[in-house]
Amino acid sequence: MVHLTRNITAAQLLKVSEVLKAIGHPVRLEILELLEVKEPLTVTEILESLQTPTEQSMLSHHLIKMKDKGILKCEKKGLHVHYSLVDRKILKIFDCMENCSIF
Amino acid sequence: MVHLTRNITAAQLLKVSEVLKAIGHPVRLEILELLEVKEPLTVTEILESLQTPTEQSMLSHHLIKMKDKGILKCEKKGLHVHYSLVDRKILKIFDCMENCSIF
DNA sequence: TTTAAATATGAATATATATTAAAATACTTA
DNA sequence: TAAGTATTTTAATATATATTCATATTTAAA
Repeated sequence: MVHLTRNITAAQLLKVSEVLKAIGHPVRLEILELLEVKEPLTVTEILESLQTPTEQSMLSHHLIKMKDKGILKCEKKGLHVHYSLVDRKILKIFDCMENCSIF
Repeated sequence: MVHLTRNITAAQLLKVSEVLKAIGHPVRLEILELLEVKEPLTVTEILESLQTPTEQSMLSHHLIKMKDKGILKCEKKGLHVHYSLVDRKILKIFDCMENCSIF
């Protein structure tokens, strides 16, 4: 019987899994990649910058999902909504993946 | 129009998203947590060590999914199958999540 | 004050993933 | 070689997530 050292609770594991799922989508990852370079970005700017052709409505769904999970935040300024990262340390995910030779 | 610095290809983003989805499940995260402490572990050992009550068959599904995505590897020794991490650097995910105050 | 632009919402559908249960396989030992 | 244990496989079903499309909302500008 193995004894855990980190001792992460079931609730915490659930939270982590939700965040990973929220990030685990090619378009959502690309959104993070864009926000790494420039922050904040409006929905329109993100839409224009995405490599993957994406419908405006789909993009909105993606952004809201990441906002709901506490990864993104937004601020409305006139017609535009400016999205930014809640915590840039989330970008370490890319380094983590790269270090594991996942890409 | 934002220009990406990391320049991750669409195929790489897809691969990363698949790995994140493979990890993004509370039980699968707990399996990683167990393997951080002791490696390799047999299916039986994992089954007995999991906090979350899990069916043996369900555990097998989880293990195979992570193996398929290149996160785990296994070796059969007699009756038992020994699972271990392909790259322990994947465990940095936990640090990444903790640093972002996700738990 | 109507129109246009930017974004969000909601509902319907499609697709993917998780779960369960039963059976199959593989190896070990009696 | 029969029986038992460990694990995988398969198929059925349940649930969750993604996608699409049409419409709503908000704000700004003509």
